[in-house]
Amino acid sequence: MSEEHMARAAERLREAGLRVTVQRIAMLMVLDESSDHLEADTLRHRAQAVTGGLSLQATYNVLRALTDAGLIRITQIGGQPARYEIERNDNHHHFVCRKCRVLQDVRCEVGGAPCMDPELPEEYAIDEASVTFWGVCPACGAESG
Amino acid sequence: MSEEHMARAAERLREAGLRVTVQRIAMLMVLDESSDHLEADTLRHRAQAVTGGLSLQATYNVLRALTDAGLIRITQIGGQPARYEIERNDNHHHFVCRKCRVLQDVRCEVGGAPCMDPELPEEYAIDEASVTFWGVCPACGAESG
DNA sequence: CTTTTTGCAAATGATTTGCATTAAC
DNA sequence: GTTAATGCAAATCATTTGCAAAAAG
Repeated sequence: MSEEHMARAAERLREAGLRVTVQRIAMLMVLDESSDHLEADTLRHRAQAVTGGLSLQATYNVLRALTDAGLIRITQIGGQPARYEIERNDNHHHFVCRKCRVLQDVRCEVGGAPCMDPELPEEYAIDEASVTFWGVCPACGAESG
Repeated sequence: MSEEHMARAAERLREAGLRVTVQRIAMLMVLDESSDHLEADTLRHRAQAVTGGLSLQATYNVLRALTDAGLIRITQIGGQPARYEIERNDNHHHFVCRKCRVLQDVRCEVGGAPCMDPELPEEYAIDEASVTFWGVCPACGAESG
C-alpha cells in the first residue's frame, strides 16, 4: 500500500465527486489489490488492516457510495451476500458454481455485445445486460462426478 | 380452483416424485393462476386462502421442494426476496427496473440461444445462462424523465 | 408402520436505520 | 461553519433450524 497508491485512490474519489475519507481510500486500495469478488465482511476486515478501524456501518456506507459513483461493481446472485469488485468497464459476465457457489468472471464474445437486443418496447431504457452462467466448476465436478 | 385443476396439480406432483400434500397442491394452483413473479410471503397468503392454513415453514418447504423438482422456477435478483413462477421451460430472461424493482419476463431471440458460448474451459459444466436486463421501465421513465 | 412433511417458535445473518460525534470541504 | 461521513447500537426482514405432532405412502 504505497503512498502513490493512496494518492491515486484519493484522486479517483475526488474525480467521482466524493469526499475523500481514509475509509474510502482504504476500501478502494483493498479492492484494487484483489481480483476476486469479495463480500462486505471480508472487505471490512482487510480494510481495517489499513485504516486500523472501520465500522460495519462505514463498510456499507463506503461500498454504497463507491458503487453509486461507479467506481466499484456489486454482484448479487442467488440470495447470497453481495460481492464487490473494482469496476473495469469491460462488460464481463459471471459464472456461479451450483455446488461451491464460487463466482468467476467470464468473458463472452459471441459476436459483439451479447443479448443486448431483447424483445422489449423502446420505452424500456435498458442500460445493462448481465449474464450469469450456472453450472458446476471443475473442482466440484471432479469431486462428485 | 376446480376439482380438475386440483387433480392435475396432484398428478404433476406424483410425476415429479413428490408426496402429494394439500399445501403443495395449493401452492401449485396459486402459481398456475398467476403470470407474475411472486414472493414467498405473497404466495403464502394466497395459498392460505385455498388450504385454510399454511405455515411459514411449509411455505418455504414447499417452494424448495417444487423448485428442486423443477416444477417452479426461482429468481433472485439484486438482494431482493426470491420470487417464483411456474417453470415453463421456455428459457426466457428477465428485466428489472432500477427504480420500482418490477420484474418482467423478456423473450430474447438474438439468433438462437443467447450467450451460451462463454469463454470457459470445457471442465465447466454449464447448464444455464440467465440474462438480466437492467434499466428503467416505461412507468418510472415517464414519471421522472 | 416408516418416512416425510407440517407447524410453531426461536435463531441466523446480511443489511439498514437512528442518532450523536467527528472529519471533510 | 456547514454538510456529509463515521461509529455504535438496535432494528429489520427474508430465510433457516430444531423438534414434536400429523399426514402420506
